[in-house]
Amino acid sequence: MKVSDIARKAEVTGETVRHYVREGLLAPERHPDNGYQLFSQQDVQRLRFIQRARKLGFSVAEVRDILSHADHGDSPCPLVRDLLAHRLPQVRAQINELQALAARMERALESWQYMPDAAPDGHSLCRLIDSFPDEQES
Amino acid sequence: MKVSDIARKAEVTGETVRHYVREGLLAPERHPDNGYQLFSQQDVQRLRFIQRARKLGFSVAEVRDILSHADHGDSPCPLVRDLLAHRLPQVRAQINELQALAARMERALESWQYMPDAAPDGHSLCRLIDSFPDEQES
DNA sequence: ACTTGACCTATGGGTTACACATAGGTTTTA
DNA sequence: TAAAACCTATGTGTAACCCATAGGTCAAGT
Repeated sequence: MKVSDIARKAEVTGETVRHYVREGLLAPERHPDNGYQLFSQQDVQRLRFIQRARKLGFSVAEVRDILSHADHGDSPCPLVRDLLAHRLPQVRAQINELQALAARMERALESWQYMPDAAPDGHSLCRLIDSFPDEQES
Repeated sequence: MKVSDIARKAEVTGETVRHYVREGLLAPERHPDNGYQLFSQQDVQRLRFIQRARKLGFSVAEVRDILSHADHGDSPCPLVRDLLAHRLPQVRAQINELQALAARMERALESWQYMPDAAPDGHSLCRLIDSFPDEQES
């Protein structure tokens, strides 16, 4: 099957398929005559695996490592677990950051309901932002 | 004052300062002899404003637009409010996505405590990931 | 006076995971 | 048989910087 066929089966774009091939996550055969990439049913499974892994937060490079382990007959599971245990706190931290951001945005929108749309006066560009606290850790 | 001076005063890196200059958010004078960038006290205020705006979730391009309005004497406040009101739902959506991701990761780590580190067997690459549901909307 | 270290300049490449545009070859279908 | 639909490889763009390079400048210590 060709690029667009496997793309449809795994519900990704053809560009994504080509990207994974370029990155070495997929290694399709080539049609000897026209150089077209030929994907097997195994490749469909593999591509779906990639998508599931991506949804679990693995980067493309990490998925390549995981697949590489599996291709060598090694169990990638310990690696997978390490990566996941390592990334989970980062995801949690990012959630906290975004929640703090959302809180700042909400606070700003709220407080601005009682503020005028003043033109910049040389001392302040826009009080809406000017009046926001400067120092705060993410 | 020079790049590293203003950088220190606003607690950013020199690279960040140069980046904003390249992007047109800061337009320092130039020392006629050596071409060094010369920043004023106003530029410090401006840079702090930029940082506050960034912390409120505005992109660098958006901040440039805001500053451009202010530089023309127009009140940027309506623009600021629009941008913020527009971005807030996106931030909330991103939080939801990440929370769903964290939940998937937690669920995976949890369920894998009872699963063996099997080597790939041709049918499954890593059950930890293989067994994860395929179809679910973000 | 001179060297050293800290700073400056401009330029270009790297990061992430693709999307998109280009130019041209191939296959399928009407 | 010609057009539509698909393929190829290559290169560029995205966001917001960071880092490396090569070379000029400045302040301070010997």
